[in-house]
Amino acid sequence: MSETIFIGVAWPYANGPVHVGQLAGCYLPADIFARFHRLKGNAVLMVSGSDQHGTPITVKAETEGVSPAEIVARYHAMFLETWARLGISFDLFTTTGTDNHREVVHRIFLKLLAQDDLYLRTQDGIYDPIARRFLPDRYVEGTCPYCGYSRARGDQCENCGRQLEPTQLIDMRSTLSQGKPEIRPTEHFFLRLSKYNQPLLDWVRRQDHWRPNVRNFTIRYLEEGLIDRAITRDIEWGVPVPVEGFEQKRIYVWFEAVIGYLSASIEWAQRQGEPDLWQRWWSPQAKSYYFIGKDNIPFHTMIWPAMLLAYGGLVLPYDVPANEFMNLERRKISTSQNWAVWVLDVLERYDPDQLRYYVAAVLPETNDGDFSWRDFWRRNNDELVATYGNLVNRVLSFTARNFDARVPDPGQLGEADLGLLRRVDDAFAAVDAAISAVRLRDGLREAMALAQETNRYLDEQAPWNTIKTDREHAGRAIFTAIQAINGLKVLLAPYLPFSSARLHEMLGFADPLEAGGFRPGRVPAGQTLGTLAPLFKKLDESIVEEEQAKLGTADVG
RNA sequence: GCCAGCGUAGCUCAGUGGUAGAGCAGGGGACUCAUAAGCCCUUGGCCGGGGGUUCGAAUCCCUCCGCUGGCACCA
Repeated sequence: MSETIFIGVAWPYANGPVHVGQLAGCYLPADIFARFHRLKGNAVLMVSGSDQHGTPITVKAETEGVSPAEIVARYHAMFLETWARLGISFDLFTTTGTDNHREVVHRIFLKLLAQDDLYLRTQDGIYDPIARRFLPDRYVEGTCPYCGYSRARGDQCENCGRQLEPTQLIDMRSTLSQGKPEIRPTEHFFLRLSKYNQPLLDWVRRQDHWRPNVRNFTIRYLEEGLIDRAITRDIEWGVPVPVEGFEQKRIYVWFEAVIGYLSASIEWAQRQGEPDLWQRWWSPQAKSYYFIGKDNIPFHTMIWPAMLLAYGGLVLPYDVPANEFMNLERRKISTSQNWAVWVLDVLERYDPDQLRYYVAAVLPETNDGDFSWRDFWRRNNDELVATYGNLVNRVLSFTARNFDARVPDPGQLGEADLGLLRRVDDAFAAVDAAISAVRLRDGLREAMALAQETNRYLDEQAPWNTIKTDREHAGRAIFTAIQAINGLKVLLAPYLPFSSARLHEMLGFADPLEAGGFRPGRVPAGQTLGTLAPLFKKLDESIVEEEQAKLGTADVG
């Protein structure tokens, strides 16, 4: 039975390149999950895009003295290159700057407004009379009331780290004009989140299959009670408010960006030439998964579901498998200090599957994880190369040398051979169960366990001995090992798509790997192997120190 | 400060009431098809400290210590 799987992936701010923390947080997990379901024959739609609004973008633009649009264009192009080179297989990766997105946001905004889920309220704003505009909190500076630091910002004091309200600052001043801001009333639209508190709570309590931390966090949050939040701002960069008299205001990014999941689906359908096709992934039969980092949980388990409930007719998230954070060499990743590993930079020196393997093996699914170059080097050489790559190499090169590069005829299979083939079937069941439950690290572990099992089988059968005395026995062992390798190719395809495709060719297949589906398959006796080459490169230990030396120094990207 | 989570072998982690586990590292061995890879055996842990519940606790409760995250206009 074919399933309909929607995969939404967190929208990265277009203000910097992608680093391994983001990769581990959502992009790689989403891609593994998408590839798995496509192999199973399920209908997958995976979308995301550049989040081009929000304070980080405008701050970056001001720092560089260019327009926000310029920043966005630069990093959006970089994102697309990253996905292409790493094999992150989005069906569509768009931006929040499209006409389509604005239209979809407006449609939702106006419907919610018409049914009173949005309402107007006047609140105090910080107004700069010289610049003649309202100021976001972080554009206000002053003396911290706690520690006396003279350049504390309106949202936080960088000296003592406290969260602040701008009005708490002593001698408040505008960072734009250095003038003294005044308090002025300003009208904003509020989302009636409080109305959906109880429905959300009832809904979340039923989600037994969610990760405990995601579910517990959400339940606690809801038990405290959601407060209505302003969804517009006195800013210039963002989606306009579709109401007369509000031309100077914009819809705030947290309300608008999550709508991207829907608008991207619609854009994708339009590009397919079937404008209504998106509805299949937003109907009640669809299962929608949102891959995000844990910092994004409230928006995907409460605010977006509240908006969906309010709008009506669209399916709520089936699962939100949020990941924890990934540290780097035991320290928290910090892009401003360049304590980060940039994906495009890594791909200059390593194959995409080497990076994909390592990151998949240490995904922070249950706890914060750690990316370390020594561990990268170690796992690449000891696990990827030695256990899997070497298995493929020893079997296929043996076949080339002793069986004229043709898959030998096995004759009658014995108990040991059948045992290994059963083990392949078991591995498919285990990996299927793991990935289906979004336990991707476990899935990889299960697949690698089959590679170990096959190495063990080979040692027991020792075809390099029996080839001298019992050619048929050696052929049977090689045939069986090739079948196991063929299974590994499929099991690992979601994780290591590039090397699985190469292995597929080496095994002598001409059709695409995807055509075979997520099942063991068979390499027929007599099939001629393709051109053989090692699947993975072994790395010299010197890369550990070389890579570590780059951290915290030169600015990349 | 408040709330939550975590603290298990040298390292990375799994294990949520019933005789402590995996991978790697360390030690030993047999083999040689293979990217000196693979395979077998093995050393190693008062499961953060203390207290409690229980016939029985890494697992439940309390407390202390340490680390991490959230505390709303930062997504």
